[in-house]
Amino acid sequence: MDNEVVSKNFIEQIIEKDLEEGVYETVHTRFPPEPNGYLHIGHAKSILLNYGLAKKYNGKFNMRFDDTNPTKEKQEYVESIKNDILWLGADWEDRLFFASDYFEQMYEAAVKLIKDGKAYVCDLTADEIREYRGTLKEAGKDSPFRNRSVEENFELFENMKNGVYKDGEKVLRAKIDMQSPNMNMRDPVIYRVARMTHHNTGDEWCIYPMYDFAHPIEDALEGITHSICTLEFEDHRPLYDWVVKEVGYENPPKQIEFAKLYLTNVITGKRYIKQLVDDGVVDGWDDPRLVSISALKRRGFTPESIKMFVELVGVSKSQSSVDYAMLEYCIREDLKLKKPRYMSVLDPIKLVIDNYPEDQVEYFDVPNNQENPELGSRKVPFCKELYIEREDFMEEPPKKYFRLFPGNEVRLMHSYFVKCESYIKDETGKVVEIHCTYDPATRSGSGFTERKVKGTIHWVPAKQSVNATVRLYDNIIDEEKNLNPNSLITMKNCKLEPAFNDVKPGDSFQFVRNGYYTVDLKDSTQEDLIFNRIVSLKSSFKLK
RNA sequence: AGGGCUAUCGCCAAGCGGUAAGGCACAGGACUUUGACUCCUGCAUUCGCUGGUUCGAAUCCAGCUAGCCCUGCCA
Repeated sequence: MDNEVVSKNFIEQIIEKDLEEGVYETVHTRFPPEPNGYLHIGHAKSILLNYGLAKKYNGKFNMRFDDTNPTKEKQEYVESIKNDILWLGADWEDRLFFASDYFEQMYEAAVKLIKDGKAYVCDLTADEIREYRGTLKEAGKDSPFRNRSVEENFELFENMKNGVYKDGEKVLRAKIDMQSPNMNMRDPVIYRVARMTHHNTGDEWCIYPMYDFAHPIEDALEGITHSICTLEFEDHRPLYDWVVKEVGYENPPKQIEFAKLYLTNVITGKRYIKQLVDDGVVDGWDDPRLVSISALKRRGFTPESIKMFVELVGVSKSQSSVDYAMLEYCIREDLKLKKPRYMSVLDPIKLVIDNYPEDQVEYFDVPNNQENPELGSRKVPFCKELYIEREDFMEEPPKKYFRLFPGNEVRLMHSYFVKCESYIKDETGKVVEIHCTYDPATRSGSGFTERKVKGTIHWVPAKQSVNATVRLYDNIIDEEKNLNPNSLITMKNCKLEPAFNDVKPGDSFQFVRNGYYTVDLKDSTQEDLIFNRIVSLKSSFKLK
């Protein structure tokens, strides 16, 4: 279709080499979130990367909940995560899995390790284990329980499983190397005792496997080939490989790490978002100021725009922070040709056409999107009294201002030329009404060419306008990582074209010269239309 | 006795020994019944630094520097 040369990212290079050398015959990826919160834009990168790779190489993509720690996990989160992934368009087909479904196999793997002398039950307390582990610069020392017999370990582990011990009383540890410079290899704990009701397995188990032990097993069991995760797990890869080897899987998966997505001046990260939600700083996980998937959706971002964004950003191993402007570019790009462009007046000021007949109404046929004729057209009523944008009029214009000011003539978009004759101020000095005259010869489409105007402004008929509330969103977070108090501005009594009488929550539009908006999914009612600004337009006119 | 990873334009990011892709942002200009869009044009003699190997180095080697990650019975 297009012949542009798209370079391959480093993961694609690894995959293609593996395929070429026959290391794997197919590609099988997965997205393995822990259901302990809502997904955000950073997860979208991982989801779309894993799903995209599977697609690209005709492989498979699994959905898997990594639910090995019941203390943090909730059913509410698994539902929201599934919804978000579906919305993004990643299709796991019939492959939806739970790590907790493998508890039996994990238990058996642990028993195998014990019987091979590769794991032991340790009675040290959490504090003692920490002490014995040593520090970043000093080697650790062996646990006094490290050399228990296979028989004793097996019996103790059975007891752990059967609920003989209290929470935290004993753990199962991999017997690797307390001297390793890699902390993860200093006899990591692989099973702990915890009496918690699990959202999936209930009270069936009182021992739960640790991530480092569970994850490679989950991958191997599902036939995953490329287990893609983020950079902080690089140090865990030796342990991943150790587990997969000692448990004895053939043709085991390989872990590949990539850099997380960070956005400039935006809080990503479940923990921070959760804090804002819990503190009541924002309305909830889908507050449009956030970059959770549900928030982006409510704000009006499309799955296509997020996919475009993720592809644009690329994949590498260098920690980086992507400019928010890139996300804005993607949503503009996606909506540009797809959505109709209606006129809206956010901050209205009345404009009266003195020489226009009192009760006359004309209907102009206006294309919904000049660049995309498929979106059709609509009739816009025009009459003596209109609203225009307050910033489209100035008493004393600066240089290069070519909108309305006393004596100046502009085009009212899709209708007539209009010339400002006078204006009225209230007692506070605020302009409340502008008076103009129009020239009937300049009617839109009439082919009038005798004179030109520099400016075209948008308008809305006063009587037939629709009232709406518009929310503007700006820089979500300041540099100190605090929520910017100006991140949300609510404008009431905005005036919209009559065409807005029929809109539904979720519909998106371009407001001529005011940006892209979507009707709020949650708060809008037929009486009270609320719009969220998705993104503003670029503007090259800057008032000094 | 520390280990692992990373470093190419303001921000992402290709590049894999043959003489610095692309995108975002930005700046000019053309067009315009949206100051948008579109269209041109410009934007790294240089790849964290210092040496070395080579006819030739962002790419190989050595040493340094900076940033990120690792001392959960979290994932």
